[in-house]
Amino acid sequence: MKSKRTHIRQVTIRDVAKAAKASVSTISAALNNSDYVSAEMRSRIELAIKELKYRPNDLARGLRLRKTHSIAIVVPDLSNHFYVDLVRGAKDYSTSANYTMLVGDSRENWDEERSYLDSFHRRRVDGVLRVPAMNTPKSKSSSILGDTPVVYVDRFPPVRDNSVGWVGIDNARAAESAMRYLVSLGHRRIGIIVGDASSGTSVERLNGCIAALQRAKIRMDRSRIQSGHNDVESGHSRTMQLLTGKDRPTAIFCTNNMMALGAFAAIQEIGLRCPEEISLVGFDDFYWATLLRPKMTVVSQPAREMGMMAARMLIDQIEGRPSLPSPTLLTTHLIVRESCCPPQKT
Amino acid sequence: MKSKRTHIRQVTIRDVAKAAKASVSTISAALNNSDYVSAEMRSRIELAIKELKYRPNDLARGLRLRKTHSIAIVVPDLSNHFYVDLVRGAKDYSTSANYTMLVGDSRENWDEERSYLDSFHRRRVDGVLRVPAMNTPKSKSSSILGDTPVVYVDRFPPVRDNSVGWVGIDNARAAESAMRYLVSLGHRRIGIIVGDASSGTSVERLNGCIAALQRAKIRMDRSRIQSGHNDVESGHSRTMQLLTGKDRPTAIFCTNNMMALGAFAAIQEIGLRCPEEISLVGFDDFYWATLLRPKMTVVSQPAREMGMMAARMLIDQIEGRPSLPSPTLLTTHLIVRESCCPPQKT
DNA sequence: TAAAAATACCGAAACGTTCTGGGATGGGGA
DNA sequence: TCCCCATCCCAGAACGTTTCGGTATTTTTA
Repeated sequence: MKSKRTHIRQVTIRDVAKAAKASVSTISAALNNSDYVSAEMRSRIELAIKELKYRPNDLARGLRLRKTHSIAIVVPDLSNHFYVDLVRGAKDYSTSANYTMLVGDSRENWDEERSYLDSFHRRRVDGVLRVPAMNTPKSKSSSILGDTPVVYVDRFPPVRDNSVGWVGIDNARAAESAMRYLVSLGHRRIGIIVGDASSGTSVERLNGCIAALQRAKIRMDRSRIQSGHNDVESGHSRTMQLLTGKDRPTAIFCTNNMMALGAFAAIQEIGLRCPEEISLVGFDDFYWATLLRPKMTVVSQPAREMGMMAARMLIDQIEGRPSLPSPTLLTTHLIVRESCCPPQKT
Repeated sequence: MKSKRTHIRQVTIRDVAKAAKASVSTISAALNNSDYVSAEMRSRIELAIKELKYRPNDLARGLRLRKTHSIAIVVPDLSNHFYVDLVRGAKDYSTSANYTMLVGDSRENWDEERSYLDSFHRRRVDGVLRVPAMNTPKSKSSSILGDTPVVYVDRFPPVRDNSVGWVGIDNARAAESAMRYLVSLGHRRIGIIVGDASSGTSVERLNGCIAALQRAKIRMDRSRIQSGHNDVESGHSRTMQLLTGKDRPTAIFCTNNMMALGAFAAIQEIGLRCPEEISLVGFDDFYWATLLRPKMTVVSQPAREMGMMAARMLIDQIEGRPSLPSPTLLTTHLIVRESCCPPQKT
């Protein structure tokens, strides 16, 4: 007498078939409401489904279909409000296109990102949206996903040809606009805190800054250009360096919101009055930017739209439709609030 | 001559078997590094895997195993830093326990939450962590997940028996501590902005407030108790009401960080000096609470630990181990900063 | 009125894994 | 010498879907 291990059998399409006195294939046809199935049969099936509390198994479905109707997105920092907006945009677009979306938060760490990508690939998502972590090695990243379609958002793809999807902003232009604004206020000694040089985004933003300075015929001082890691901590320390050195700048521009926050904290700590003694412009808007005193002026990116566009590009690509051109660049806006004013006379 | 539709065949375990001159079952054994498989065979297999870039298909695996080694979490608001910390805690615990974790962001909306739960269930996650949206109907929520194990975090489970897992804080005590602090400073007219009454959490926090008042023998004024929706907007409007009425309170306590932010904004807008003219204490710490002027004093919850504990409870339950008692309540701390002081003499 | 076409359904073979119940080989103990 | 056991491997049946081809049955067409 073998004690047969009693599994808690889940209810399957076969049970529904039995209950509705129909064949498995008919149930399937009814579920994917296509094919011929009579109204009467359909209602019998619906009844059975309700009675048995049947829920289709997407594992089996995906296996058979070789398609999961889902995409994934991995972002570097969910505590950065910019990325949660981006994620929400992507999610909204994909549900509107009948895809579900999985999200990964790499915390700016390549190992975490890799493990997300791997897990997504094993789950056979149909495509992935990716804003790569800062310390992603240039080469390796490609192989891990097999030939799953990828589109990059916000940050650059590892290789810069235009066959690989990318949606972002014109970084140089955005940075330039911020710098032009500071220059127009009369600033000449401007500190710049830029993200890691390994990121194309940061490089472009820096280039924009430099271009603006050159155009204004302002001598560029290398010591006023600091590079951080896109987090609060490094924004803080770099600002400290800038402000405690001699010949201190009259304005600071941070190319990312986390670093701007760090800069803000450092300024308060040192006890400098902002904007009178030091002007500050940040990057990326966030909903509580207006709670700070002074309210921070920032160059803002359309995070939500970026997410939507990227999802759209990806899904079009998955379904073999012609899609947006790559790169698609969205426009940024300088939002002037209270953290800048003309430099004090000395 | 039929043109056979040429699928882009993914590389499967069978291909590996062929390449390594072994049987499918041996490959499987090697992959799940168990059973007997000789060192030589193992290396042949590893070689083949690398050459073919084989990645196992988790759909097939999960289907066969009837187990996906994954859990899901759905939180009501990822733009609330509290929840991203909680998510990160849960994620860290589950990867340490060899589970992957999917995350859903319901935006405080039951329909979104339901659709997440459904999608997770169809994906056959092994369990779900849930902090239900505010407008979740009391009854319905249970059926949707079938008999997938669930543990609740932060907010109450719909039915309050102790058989269903829950990890949170002692809400009454936490609220009471904040109120006691305000009372000890000398405040007697204290405005309270509490979350939606449909949430057990909010009710408990309110009860804590009331208890504190009674204990201090302060007459409770119903008009000073406002209820919002745990978002910035409602915190703002409720504060406006409180501060523009007559007999304005000398202190305000918000039972959630979003509403505290709204209150903060309202105070600034009205032009009241904080803390001199109005003291404010919020709930949940956030990393930029110290960037506000004045720095906000809050009662802080151990978000990350809550996530870890909850994940642990869930996974223990999934694997049939005895687990933490339910509810498990973690301890909160009042973090005194600068947004409170004794009430001004009038 | 016979043939053709439309309608409603069904059987069985995949999809890519894991796992059970073996089979073959070889060495050692009685 | 025979048998047993350890070691290494394999065939084939699931897991829960979809879909291709086919079979009745009814309706339309000529």
